[in-house]
Amino acid sequence: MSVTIKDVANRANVSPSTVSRVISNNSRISDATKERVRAAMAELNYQPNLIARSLTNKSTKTLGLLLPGSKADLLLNPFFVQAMRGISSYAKEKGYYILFTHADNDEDEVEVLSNLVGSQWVDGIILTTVKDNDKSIAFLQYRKHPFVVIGKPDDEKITYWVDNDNIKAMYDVVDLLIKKGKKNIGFIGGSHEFKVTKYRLLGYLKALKINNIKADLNLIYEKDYTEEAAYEATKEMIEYQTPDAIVTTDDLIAFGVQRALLEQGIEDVSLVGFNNTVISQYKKPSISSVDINAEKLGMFAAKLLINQIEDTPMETNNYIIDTKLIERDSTK
Amino acid sequence: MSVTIKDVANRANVSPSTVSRVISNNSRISDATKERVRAAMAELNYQPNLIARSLTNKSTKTLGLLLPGSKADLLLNPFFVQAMRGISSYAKEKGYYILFTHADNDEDEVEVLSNLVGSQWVDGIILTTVKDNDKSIAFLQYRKHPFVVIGKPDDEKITYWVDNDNIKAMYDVVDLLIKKGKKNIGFIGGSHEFKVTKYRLLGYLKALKINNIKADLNLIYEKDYTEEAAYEATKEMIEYQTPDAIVTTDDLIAFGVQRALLEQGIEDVSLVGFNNTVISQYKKPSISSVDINAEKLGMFAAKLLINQIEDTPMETNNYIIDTKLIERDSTK
DNA sequence: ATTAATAATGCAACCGTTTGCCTTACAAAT
DNA sequence: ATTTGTAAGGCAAACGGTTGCATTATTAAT
Repeated sequence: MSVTIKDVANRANVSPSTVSRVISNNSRISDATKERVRAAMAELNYQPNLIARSLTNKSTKTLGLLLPGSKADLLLNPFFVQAMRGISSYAKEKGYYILFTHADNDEDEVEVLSNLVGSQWVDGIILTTVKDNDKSIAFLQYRKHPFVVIGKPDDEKITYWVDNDNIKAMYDVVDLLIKKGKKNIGFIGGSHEFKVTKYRLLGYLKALKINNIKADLNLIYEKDYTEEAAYEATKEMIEYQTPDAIVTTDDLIAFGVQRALLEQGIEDVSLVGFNNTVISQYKKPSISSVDINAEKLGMFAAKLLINQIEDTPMETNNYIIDTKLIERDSTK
Repeated sequence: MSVTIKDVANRANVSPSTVSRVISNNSRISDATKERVRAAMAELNYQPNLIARSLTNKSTKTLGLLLPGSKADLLLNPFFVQAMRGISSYAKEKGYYILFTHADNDEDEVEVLSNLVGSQWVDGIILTTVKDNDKSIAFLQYRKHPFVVIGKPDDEKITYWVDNDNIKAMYDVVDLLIKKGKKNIGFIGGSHEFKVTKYRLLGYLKALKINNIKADLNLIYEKDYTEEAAYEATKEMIEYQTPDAIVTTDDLIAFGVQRALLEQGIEDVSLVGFNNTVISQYKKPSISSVDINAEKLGMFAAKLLINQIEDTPMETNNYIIDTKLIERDSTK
């Protein structure tokens, strides 16, 4: 049996309510009593039972984090771990815990959310991916449960979200390549299902357009977020035409592209990845990559959610996190 | 306001206790009443409040997962993510949630644990690394709080743990290399602080001994778990003597080794990593690596912990998870 | 018809907090 | 001396469940 507020009360010769008020530093308790109670708490090594507190407060000070079920490979992507770091750091600072769950597959996702929300375990939820017509978002909106998403949702106005400016990030990359004299630029992205793919593709198209280059559908691929799929896509693309640069939506994809290129002995194709993973810098040649600042994305997601939960006035419902192209040998 | 057990009771014209007994499928309730209550639950879309339930049951059905604070690079190691997958899967199957925390640094770790245990948020705790003389383990033992560690603890008898047989895993690797004719085999490991480094080193030494090869301290390095540290260590080692094989305790380390070797134009040195990361197979040359089955480690850790919490009789307090050397070009 | 046994359900206390309101004690004002 | 005001702290209900025990209804046994 652990020590409760009553034990402290007995020890300090006051009522439980007084102890509670000392904990919250209520001004109705005299300094003398406060001292006495605090001493008792220290002697007994008292720590409040957060479960009991949650029950009365109707708040658990816990954030739910849902990792996507489909595309298990996403877990190999350091993005999630880094985002979790950011979330965890900010949450810890604000006294929140993180409850972590994963869905087994797409259909399961709403089920998992439903349990999480229904059980009243969490004060708010962080979604780490966004799809077109996202069922999870729809569900949380319907249940009016606080949440935030990492990625740009359909409804940019009412949902709370953080994201990079993916259009601009890719636009800048492609524009830079064009300025460097590249004309035939291929695009190999992950599944179109994810919004992030879509926006990066838009940035790609925009850069071509502004520079008066006609997009060539044979140079555009959207497959899975795997090294293998990218490898295959590249081989297919090359069969049609070898571009003078290839942009991708993920380092893992870039790795596949590079492998295909090297295998064919093709050397002068520029290559750019996303997420700036540790490995990209050690590749031969090292691969330029866009750093999306995943940890910062996580931090601001947590911030947005906690503010929302605590009804802190906010001037915005979203944050755009800066990206940065790290240039390496693959674009030299 | 969400729907409570009382709402269901009213709707079904029974008392709250009856509803509670229907939920737990208590045999004292007649089938007819059960049906009626279940119908009411369905109509009202009732979901039990787990906080309230936790308070009476003195069990939260939540597992605490502590990620190490020091060596942030560990987070770049897919081991943790994979282990989390395994933990999460098993926990989900058994109806447990995962509360996820990290320490900011080594000293912080006990502090974090103390809060977690004291607040009574979690029924048990999973530690993902083990050190010599581990403070966290000592603390949890002192508090008599259920926990399990991934890695072999000092006290193998009383602590619950899962691990690979790291001595054997490395022994097999080195023995194989020797059988292939290698004689000067270097060892580059992560920080000695972690037990895993120690055991793999022991396996290395054992294999040398059994094959009557004298260990050469100039061929043994223990640095950080980073690519960079490994790169430096390799350069240093080569300056002294170029071995004909190098074994490492992590793929990330192997990557650093490979980079140093390639840079010096050294080609015929065998190389082995640990953890079988996705990238190792795409390196040039591809790197042989020991698959430690991190997901399985996580699953069994969760299993051991949940059994312990639920007082399920167990025949063992630990599991040894099999490892497997995946041979690639770097050992051909 | 009365009693005993059993089945089905309700009552109320409890888990460890928080908080609205009441009580007490004392000082100041009339 | 009585009223009024204020400061300090206690009482008890509430949060949403669970569970030991009591109660009632029903059936079986005498």
